[in-house]
Amino acid sequence: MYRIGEFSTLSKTTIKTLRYYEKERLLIPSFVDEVTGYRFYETKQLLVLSKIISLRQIGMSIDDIRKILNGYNINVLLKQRKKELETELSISKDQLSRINYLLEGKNMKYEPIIKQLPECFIYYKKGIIKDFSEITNFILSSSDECRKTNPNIKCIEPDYCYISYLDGEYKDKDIEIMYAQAVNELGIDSTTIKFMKTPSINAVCVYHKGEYSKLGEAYSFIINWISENGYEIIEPIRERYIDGMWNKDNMEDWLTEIQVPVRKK
Amino acid sequence: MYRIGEFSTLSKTTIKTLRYYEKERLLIPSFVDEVTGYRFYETKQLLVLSKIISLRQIGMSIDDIRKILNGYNINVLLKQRKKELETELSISKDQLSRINYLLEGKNMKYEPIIKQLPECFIYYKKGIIKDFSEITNFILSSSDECRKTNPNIKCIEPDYCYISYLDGEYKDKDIEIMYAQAVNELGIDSTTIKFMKTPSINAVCVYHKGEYSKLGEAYSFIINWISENGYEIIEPIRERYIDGMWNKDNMEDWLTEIQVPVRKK
DNA sequence: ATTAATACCTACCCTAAGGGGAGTGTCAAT
DNA sequence: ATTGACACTCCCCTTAGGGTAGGTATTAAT
Repeated sequence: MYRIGEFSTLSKTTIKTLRYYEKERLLIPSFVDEVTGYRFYETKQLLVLSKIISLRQIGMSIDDIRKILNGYNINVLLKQRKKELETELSISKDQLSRINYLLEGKNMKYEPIIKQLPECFIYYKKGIIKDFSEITNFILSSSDECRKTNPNIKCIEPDYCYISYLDGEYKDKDIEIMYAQAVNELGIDSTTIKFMKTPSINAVCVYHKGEYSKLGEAYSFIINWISENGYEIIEPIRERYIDGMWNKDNMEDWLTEIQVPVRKK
Repeated sequence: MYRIGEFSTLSKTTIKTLRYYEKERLLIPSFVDEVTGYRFYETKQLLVLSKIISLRQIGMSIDDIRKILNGYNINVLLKQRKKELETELSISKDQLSRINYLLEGKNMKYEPIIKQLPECFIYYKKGIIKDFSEITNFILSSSDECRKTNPNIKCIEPDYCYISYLDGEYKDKDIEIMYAQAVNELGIDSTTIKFMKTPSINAVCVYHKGEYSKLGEAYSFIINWISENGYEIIEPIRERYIDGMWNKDNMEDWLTEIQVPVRKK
């Protein structure tokens, strides 16, 4: 019979841990003096303890270890833990990749974040515009047309609307675009205005502050970031307008978010 | 100006998180109504928030993020985080390897654990014995010889003593062995008995319960485990005696620990 | 003007696996 | 009898928020 301190050095386990394992009913001392409360352990308990420690060393939780000691099927729990580990590994690798990217000094002023964009109802209109100056009219006309056929539809609050450029390449003339506006419910399609429910997706997002002529920088940054961190684009990029000429006089206060739907390669 | 709920959907951040970031002085609302306590945010705070979120997504702690926002050199913290991540990655890979080993059903009754063996003072004696039956005498003579030249030396408590087999291969005749016994201080070397301080090392350990004839199973298990989980042996194996004929009559109660000093390959 | 539904507030407790410390009791040796 | 080492219980602490309770504010509908 060993006192807790001796058993602790014998097993290279801290006293705190031994007491904690007793409380968690993983390893009960062979004998406890009822008067003094002193715990006494036997060497054969080293075998149980080594099982506990070996399971802790592969990251099993105390609860799972208790189940295993009580006869629960260990393989089920091992497979669960394996899945957890694989998730952890992919997260850690992703973080490492992003840190290396930062350490290479490649991010100047953008803070890319991965967001889960929730599903929502939108109406949208596709079309071709001659050049960028026509965007404003395209948006206003979309809004008007929608209200004509669906007078009761309401935009969600806070607002969520964006433009996607549908040409695969960069163009500054005859640009095919899609304007989308999130609304509270599906409406009735017309020839130009359609409704749909967008699914929930992950997107890499950056904010751009200031006038639109410098949006290109943000685009090239985010495209580079995506390819160097092992993601791939799965849907058209969304250029989301948060602040603009409609509510801010100073161009420097304009705020736009670029959302690039992605998945891990 | 947006209320917290709106700002929350705008930024895809929970209200709880926004309040927590205020408490941690990472993101203070632009305006707080003194009467009602309502928080109000502006769109330009999305930029600060995106910086916070991007740092959180690479696993930076709240404290480190606060430092970065206050102008502390980010590269120092990034490198620290990178080191942390590399440690986490190697631990996770190790755990995954061990789980796969278990899922392959290769461990029958042994529970290998990695222990850090602390440094300690030992006396030791090397020699060649004709066969295993001479071990007991070898140990007893070592103990006697030590006490002759160092009468005041004391064994540590609980006891720690072991045999190492120094032949590179398995032999059952003319076996070169070393007997070591941990003591409380260095003594004076004699021709047969030497003292030394063993350094702290990591070892893979398993317990063996029962008679010594079946120790071979434990050896082959642990050797296989080591090679399949990416470790390498760096010192002679220690066969440590915990319970044996000197204190247990029943052979089934004998307890021996095999300690194999290793490092990660 | 009243009422009901939201939205928001603060304050408190919870997480996993122990670590740290305070205050007190026990044991063996001097 | 005293001292020092060891053991006991009890309480608080760690991360980054999540959950809930009880109270107030705002808004829309009646």
